[in-house]
Amino acid sequence: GPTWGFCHLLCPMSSRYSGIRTRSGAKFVSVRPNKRLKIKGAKSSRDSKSERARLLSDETERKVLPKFGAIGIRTRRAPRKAIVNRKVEILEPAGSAPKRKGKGRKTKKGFSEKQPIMATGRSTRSKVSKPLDINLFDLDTPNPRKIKKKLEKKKVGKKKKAKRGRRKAVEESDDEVAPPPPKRRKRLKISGILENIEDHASREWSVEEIRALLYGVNEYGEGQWSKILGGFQRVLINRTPTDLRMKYRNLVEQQSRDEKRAKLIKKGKPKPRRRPMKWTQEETDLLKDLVDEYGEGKWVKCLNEGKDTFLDRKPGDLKDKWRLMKKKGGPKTQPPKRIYRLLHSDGVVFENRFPRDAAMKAANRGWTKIALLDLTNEEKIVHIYAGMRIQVKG
DNA sequence: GTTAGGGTTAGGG
DNA sequence: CCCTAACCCTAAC
Repeated sequence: GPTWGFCHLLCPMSSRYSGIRTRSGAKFVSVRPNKRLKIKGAKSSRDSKSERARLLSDETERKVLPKFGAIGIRTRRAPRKAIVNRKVEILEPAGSAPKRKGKGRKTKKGFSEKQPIMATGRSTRSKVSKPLDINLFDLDTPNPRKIKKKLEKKKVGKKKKAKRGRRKAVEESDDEVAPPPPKRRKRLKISGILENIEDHASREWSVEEIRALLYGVNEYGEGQWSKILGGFQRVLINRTPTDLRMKYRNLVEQQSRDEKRAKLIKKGKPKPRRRPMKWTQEETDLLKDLVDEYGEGKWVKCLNEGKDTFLDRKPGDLKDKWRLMKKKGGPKTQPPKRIYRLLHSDGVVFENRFPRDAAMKAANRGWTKIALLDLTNEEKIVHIYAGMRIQVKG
């Protein structure tokens, strides 16, 4: 049978990592074998990747881990990049395909005139969203503000060309062909063991997927996420109904934001920028203390705690200031200490700073199921199965 | 509603 | 004119 390596990718225990709903109803965080996992018979890394996919197929899953049901795998996160800025070749839909002329910006006129992308079916939400008037051929058109800026830039000159080039490389989603390694997101490292946390991160929606989603909503109706998933399963790989719902809502909201902004710009009233306000020493000191106390990324919390000291700041301002302080070799803080408590159904309990070590110990003792409780964030309970799989409870 | 990270701009040197 | 601190935008959750 297949050999399973020890997967020490651990759940980051953060709500931003959504789980995958499996057939059995269990909710798993994305599970992906450790990079070093060797697959028997695999010759290259690509082989090993498709082999992994095969191993993780439903059938194998049933054989190997019958009680867990199917487990989804997610691909690694693509670099975060606004879809509106992407330059992608979009496949024309059968029939009503408008031809693009030359290299200019894509025109607003497309098939969506005849076939507006809109919700037609019964919705699970109380309100059906306003028809989403997104022209699929226009997906790489920047929002109005950006168009305006770009026009201005063209006049000004080519000052920032170097910077542009750097962010040009956007990969197309390409299922089995190993993509070039995306730029990794920097994350707070809790320990070397958790380095690979980012491998759990979700995946940016490709234009094809968005198209499928919009077609799907048009065809099956908003709210029919499972049907859409079924209808476009070749495109919407490893997406859940919840993913679809959230993405669609995002698209709707994004459109309304863009419209608002376009109106303001038309009136010549773009949203004014706040006047830059120098950070005082008191603010900086307090921010350091607060981050020491709560760790990075708790900006609203920090802001509330320091509302008497902070001037007119927003959470993002704190984040930016902290980023700057770090960049300038400012105060170094330790990440908050995480302690993981492992519980066995027999009542055996022990704590360990390193979840992987804990899981290994548990595995060596023959535990097949343990609960892992992150004491720094008590409401999140994680299950590890056989040291390989992590299940988020709830 | 919040956050990360890329992007933009005001204003000082 | 250039640099960068402060601010903005967007996608994801």
